[in-house]
Amino acid sequence: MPCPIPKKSVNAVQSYKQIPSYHFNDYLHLLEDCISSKSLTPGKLIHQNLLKNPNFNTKNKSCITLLDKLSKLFITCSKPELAHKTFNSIPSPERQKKGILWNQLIRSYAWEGPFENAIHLYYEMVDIGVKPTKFTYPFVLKACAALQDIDNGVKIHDHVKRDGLASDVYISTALVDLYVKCGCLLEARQVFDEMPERDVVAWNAMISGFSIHGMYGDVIHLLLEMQEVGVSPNSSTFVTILPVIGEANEVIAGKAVHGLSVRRGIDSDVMMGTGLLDMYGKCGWLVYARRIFHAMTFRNEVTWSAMIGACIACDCTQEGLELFEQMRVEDVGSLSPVTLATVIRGTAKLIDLKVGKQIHGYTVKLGSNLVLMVANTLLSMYAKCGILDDATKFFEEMSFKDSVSYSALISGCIQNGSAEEALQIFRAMQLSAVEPILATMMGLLPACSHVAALRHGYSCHAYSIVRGFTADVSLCNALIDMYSKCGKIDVARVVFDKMHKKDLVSWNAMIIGYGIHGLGVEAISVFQNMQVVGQNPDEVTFIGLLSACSHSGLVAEGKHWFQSMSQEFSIKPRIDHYLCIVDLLGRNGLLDEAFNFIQGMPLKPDVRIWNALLSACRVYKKIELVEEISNKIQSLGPESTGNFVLLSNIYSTVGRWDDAADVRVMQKGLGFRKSPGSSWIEVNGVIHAFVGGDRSHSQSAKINEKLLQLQAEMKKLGYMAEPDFVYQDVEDEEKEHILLYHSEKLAVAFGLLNLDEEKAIFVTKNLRVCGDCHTALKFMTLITKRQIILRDTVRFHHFSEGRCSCGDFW
DNA sequence: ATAGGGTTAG
Repeated sequence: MPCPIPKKSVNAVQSYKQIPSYHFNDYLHLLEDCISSKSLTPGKLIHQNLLKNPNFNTKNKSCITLLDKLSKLFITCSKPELAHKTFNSIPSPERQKKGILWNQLIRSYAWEGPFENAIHLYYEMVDIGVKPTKFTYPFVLKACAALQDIDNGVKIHDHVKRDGLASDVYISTALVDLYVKCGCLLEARQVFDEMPERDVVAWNAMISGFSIHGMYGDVIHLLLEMQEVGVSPNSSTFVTILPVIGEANEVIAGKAVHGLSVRRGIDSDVMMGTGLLDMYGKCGWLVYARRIFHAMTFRNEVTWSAMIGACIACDCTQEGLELFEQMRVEDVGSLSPVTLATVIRGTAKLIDLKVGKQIHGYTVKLGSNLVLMVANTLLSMYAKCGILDDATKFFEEMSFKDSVSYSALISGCIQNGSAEEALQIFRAMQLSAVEPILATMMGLLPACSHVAALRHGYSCHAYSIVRGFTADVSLCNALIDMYSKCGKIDVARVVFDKMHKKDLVSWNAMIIGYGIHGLGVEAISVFQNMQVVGQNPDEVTFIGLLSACSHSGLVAEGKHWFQSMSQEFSIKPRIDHYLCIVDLLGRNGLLDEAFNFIQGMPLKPDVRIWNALLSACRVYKKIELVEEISNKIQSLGPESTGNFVLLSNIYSTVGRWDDAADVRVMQKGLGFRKSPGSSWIEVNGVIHAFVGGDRSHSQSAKINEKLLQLQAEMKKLGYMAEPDFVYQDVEDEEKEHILLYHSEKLAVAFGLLNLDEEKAIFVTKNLRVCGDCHTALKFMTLITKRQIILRDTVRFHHFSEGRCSCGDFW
């Protein structure tokens, strides 16, 4: 009986639920048609019928042929698991003969996944004695690469060598790719170098290895080398190298690639165009990015996303958000987490909480559960917009948190000035066994800097070395900052010198570090070295340099660099730079010159400028200027006189206690609170903090006793309390009492009681050091023969043998 | 090809 199904139209199979059960040959013809037309459904039907067929027997040769064909069909239709199941129903001795089918199955898994199955299948095949061939290895290696399974990869590499297949181009290329994906660049390079011949794909695999690690120099080197040996890069080469070019900010190289792609007519290909506009965006050339974007005839979601990212990178964030609106109108399709993350980053940058919340709502509406990446970006957005409470709440409600989530919150804390909270979150992170990453250190190190937690800082440094983070320029910059703020300026310098690559921030951090330590000469020397290596300074550099001169009494140098800043470097001084000069003149007693300088400023002097001069007047007891400055400040209007602390201090300085008191009453009424002066000290890795008059510490009694004892000895040496530094109208005796329990003195006393004799006492203060304390600490070093280091908001004071490194220009 | 976390001053 002939088969009733017309061979040409396999789709017709579906209308025949019953196929005669005995014509295996007809099945075979049908299946071959299915394979050539990739028709899955009829194949499945045939499979079912075959299993129901009473004549079906796996010992029967034609049955085995049918199972073989079915497996092939399922492979052709990208259904590896189905094919695998079918293949397994063939008895083992028969399967042993089907080497090609094994290879095809492995290949199918290597493309479709699950990748583990490709590897399992490979070992199974080897176990039952089927010999792997050059059609097996590339695919099983591809699976290893996808899983970053280096152990199996290395094992299989050995098999390749054993089988004498190491010179095969496809296998070697797969090996290069495997090692690249597993981060083993040296091994990849070795395989690559040993290849007898290399095609574009091999070169691309090697190049992508260097691209992943952002090794711009090596990428360009390989690109030139491949052309030298006559292999021409293709579009995939370009797409691979463009992100590295962008990251390295090498717009000239980027333009060269752009030019080549235009000549080949592939510049408006989606991938190429997207890669190009992304590169221009990263290099800050938004005009070019826009031009490419508009010239592209076809754009996909990635194109839009890259363009929005380019706008954000080039500080045209608003334009980016408008593009997002347009993208939704044009309905590019569903929005991927990457796009959403990009847009949320934009709202964070604009500190546009309203739009940020809108998008938050939108993402909730879009997807049932928030993707981790999007959730992390939202978390960071809330933190950057300054609402730490919402960020914390959001964090706590996240069902799954990873290292990035913790890092975002830690950075959020420090961005909002809560260093202690940042350290607390880190402790929680460790308790939850979440692995710290580079970004965690980037949040943690500024927290250590802020509270001068040297022990934590050391731990961060050690951990960073172990994890290889110290290759990162930004991380080293954070280390330089941490060490200099924790009083270890020499260690900061070691980190700086060891860096194989430095950026502008590295130089600035080092200059600033020397500045706060009063090492102006060293700061200037670093500044000059910076020019030798061709690094251009920016406005931050000059703030560091000028304040370094100011802290070190280098008046002439400071004036000189201020001049050259605009004349040689074409950097327009900002108000902060003028402030540095006022500070420089004032600290060094040149009060009239400072006053004239302010009068001649092209910018309107703000309250900070007058305050700097005012502090100088206080130090040099130049009372006649004080009243005039006070009037100047008041003439600035209410928003400046809103600085109550300052105003109140001005009145106290000139003895107008009633006015001072009035200001404080007004301040209370408006709900302003002066941040209390507090000081802290690290002992055995624990931070102990004190505020003025603090009696809450467990060792309070001992501390008080120590201070009274010190006071008595200081008086014998000629110390006199300076009641001018108490801005309250109380009796001098009362003032002396207040002064004795200032927070910095409490912290020093605590240090004396608890630190080993050879150790310097290192205290940090959240405000400028008080003048009386400054004097008192000098006396204390004489009495105790100890070194005392005090870090205030602007600089370090190293006290020893009755002197201070600041030369008393505190 | 796009992507979550991040450094210097005030």
